[in-house]
Amino acid sequence: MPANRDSAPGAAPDTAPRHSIAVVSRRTGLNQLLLRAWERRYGVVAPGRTDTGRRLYSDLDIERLLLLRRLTAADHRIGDVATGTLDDLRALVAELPPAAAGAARPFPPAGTTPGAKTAAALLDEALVAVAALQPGALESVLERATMHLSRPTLRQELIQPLLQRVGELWRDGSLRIAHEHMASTIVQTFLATANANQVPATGSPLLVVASPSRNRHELGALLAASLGLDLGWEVLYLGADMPAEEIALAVDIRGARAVFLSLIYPPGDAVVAAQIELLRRLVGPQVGILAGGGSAPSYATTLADIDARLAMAPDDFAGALNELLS
Amino acid sequence: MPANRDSAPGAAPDTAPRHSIAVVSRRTGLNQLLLRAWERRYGVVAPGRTDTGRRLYSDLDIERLLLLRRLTAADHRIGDVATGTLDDLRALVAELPPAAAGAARPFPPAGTTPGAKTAAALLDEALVAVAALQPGALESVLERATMHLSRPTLRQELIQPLLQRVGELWRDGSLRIAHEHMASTIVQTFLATANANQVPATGSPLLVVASPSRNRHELGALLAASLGLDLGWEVLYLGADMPAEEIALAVDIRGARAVFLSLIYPPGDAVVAAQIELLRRLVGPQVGILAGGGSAPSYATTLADIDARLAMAPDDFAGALNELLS
DNA sequence: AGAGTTTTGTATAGATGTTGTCCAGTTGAA
DNA sequence: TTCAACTGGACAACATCTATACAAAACTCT
Repeated sequence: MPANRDSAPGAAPDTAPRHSIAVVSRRTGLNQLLLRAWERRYGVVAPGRTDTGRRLYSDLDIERLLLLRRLTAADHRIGDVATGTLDDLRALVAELPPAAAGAARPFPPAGTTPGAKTAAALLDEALVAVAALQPGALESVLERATMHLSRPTLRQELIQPLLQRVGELWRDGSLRIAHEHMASTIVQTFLATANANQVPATGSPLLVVASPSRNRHELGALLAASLGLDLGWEVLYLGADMPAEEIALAVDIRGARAVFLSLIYPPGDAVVAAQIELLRRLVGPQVGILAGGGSAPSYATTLADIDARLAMAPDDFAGALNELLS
Repeated sequence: MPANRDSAPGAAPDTAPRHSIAVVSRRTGLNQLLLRAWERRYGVVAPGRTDTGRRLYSDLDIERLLLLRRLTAADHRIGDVATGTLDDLRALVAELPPAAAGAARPFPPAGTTPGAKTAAALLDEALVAVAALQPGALESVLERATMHLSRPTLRQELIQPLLQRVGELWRDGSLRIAHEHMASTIVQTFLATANANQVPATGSPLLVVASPSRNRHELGALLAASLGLDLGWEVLYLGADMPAEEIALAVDIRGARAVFLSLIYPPGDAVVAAQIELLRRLVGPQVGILAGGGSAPSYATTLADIDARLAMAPDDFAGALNELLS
C-alpha cells in the first residue's frame, strides 16, 4: 500500500468517504443489516454521512470490514475483535490456520433471494438461457446455483446434465453450434473461476490434470480438477494437447503425486496409447496415474499395463486419489 | 506518462463539442431522459449548445458518461459519484470487484503486498509465475493488476506483452508447452471472468465476437470483447470454429449491430475467405463487420470487397464501433 | 449436563431520501 | 406537417435510515 503522505496538500484517498452501503455490502459480502448492526453495537467503523444522513464508507473502512469478515468466518467473535486496530486485525488474520483462510462463508446472503431452487429447476432455466443465446442469463443461473447446491450436486445434477442435454439437442437439430459453443464457453469459465477461488491448504498433495490429445472442450478435465480440489488436493491444470514429455516435466518441476488424463477423443488410438505408456516411463512408478473421459475405456488394456487406474465415476476418482495418500 | 488510451484517432481535441444527444444516448446506452435528468440534477456534464439550444457533447463527456454508467451498474449511487473528476471516476471503476461474486476471493488489499505497481513490474512477476508453473501466483498478479492499472493499460501493457513474451520464450526454447498452456488458460479465464463481470446497460448495442477458423487460443477474441465492453457495447462471445451460418444466426436471433472476426490462422486461406464473403451475404449490409488478429491483413482484399473494416489496433477498433453508432 | 445469560445474525415497520421515467407544453429542423 | 429536442414539474419504485424485536448459537456457572 502507498506510503502515507501526511500533511501533503490533497485528500488521502484511502480515508475519503465515498462508498454507499450498497457498494460496501457487495464488496464485503456482509449484508446491510449486519453492517448497521455491527456499527451500532460495536462501533466497528464510523462512516461519514451525506447531508441527508446516508452512510459513506472509505476504502479503509472496507478493508477493515473485509478483515472482520474473515475473522468471524474463522470463529472469532465479532465482539472480541471489533475494537482492534487495523494492524491488530491484520495480525490476527495472518495467524489464521490456512485451511480456514480461503474458504470463508458462502458469499452473498445480501439480496433477498427467492426460495430454494432445485437442481432440476435450475437446469431448466439454464437450458432456456442457452436456447436464447443469453450468456449473461446462463452465468446468473450458475451463480445462483452455487448458493443453493453443494459442489458435488452442482457438478452431477446441473453441469453434467446441462452439457449432456445441450449435446443431445445439438445432435437432433434443436440447437445449433452457436448455442453449444456459447454454453461450453460460459461453463468452462465458470468452472475455471470456481476452481481458482478454492485455495488448497499449504502442503496439499499435487494433482496434474491434462489431456494428451486435442479436445475441442476441456470440460471433463475441469470437472476432474474441481473434484480433486474438493478432495483436498492442489491442482495444476494444463489442458488439452499435452505431449507426455510436457506432462512429465510439470510433474517433475512441481513434485506432483498424481496425474489425471482426460481421454475424450479419439478412442483406441495407437499414438495416444504410446503417449500413455511414455508418460509412465517418464514419471516413474511413484506417481499415480488416473484416466477418465468418454474414450478412456477404449484404452483399458494400455492403462492396466502401466498400472494406471480407470476412473469413470466421481467415486472411482475419489477412491483412487485417497489410496495414493495411504 | 503512459497517456496511451484507447481514444479515437482523430487529431481533434477530445473536448470539441460535436455529438448530438441521440448519438450519445446510443453510444452510452443511457436514455435521453436520463442524460438530461443527470445533467439537470447533478451537473454530471456540461455539454455545449448549438445556437438554438441543442446539446453538443464532447468525446470527454462521453467517456465520463460511460464511466458513470459502469459505476451505477455496480451499485454506486449517481448522486455520490456525479461530481467526481474524470480521474476519480477512473479510479473507482478500476476498483470494481474483479472476481466473480458467489465465491470468496483470495484477499487483495492487505498490507502484505510490496509496492509493485507499474505494468513492467507486474509483467516481471507474471513471467516468474509462469516459469515456476504456479497458476495461483499468476492469478494473483492479474488480480492485483486490476487494482493498479486501468483496463486499457492492463490489456496493452500487461496481458498482450505477457502473451507475446511467453510465445517468444517458448519459441526460443526457454519455456515449454506446459508453461505456455498454463499461461493461456489462466489469462483466458481471467479475461472471460472480467468480461462477464462488466455488465452493459440495457439498450446497449450488441457486438458478436467469433472466429471462422479453428484457433488454439481465443485470447485475441477475448481482448476484443473486453475492448467492446469498455466502449459500452454488449458482447456475445461465440469463440472459435464458427461457420458463417452460425454467426449469422446469432446476429439474427439477438439483433446484433456488429460482428468482430478474429482471424489468427491460417493466413490467406480460400475457405476462410469464402466464409467471410458468405457472412456478409447472410447478415445483409446493415451489420458492421470488423476483423482483427494476426492473419487479418492477409484477407485485406476480401474484407474490402464486403465493406468490412480491418481493425488491428485498439484505436481502429474503437473508431469503427463508434462510427457504426453515429 | 443443564439452566440461565449473553452474543449475534436477521427480521419488521414506518419515515424519509434518491432516482429513473413520464407528461405537458414549447421551439427549432426537415 | 411531422419529428426531434428542449424545460420544468410530477411521481412511483426503490434504497436507506432508525428503532425494536426475536430466535438460535455460544458462553457461563453451577
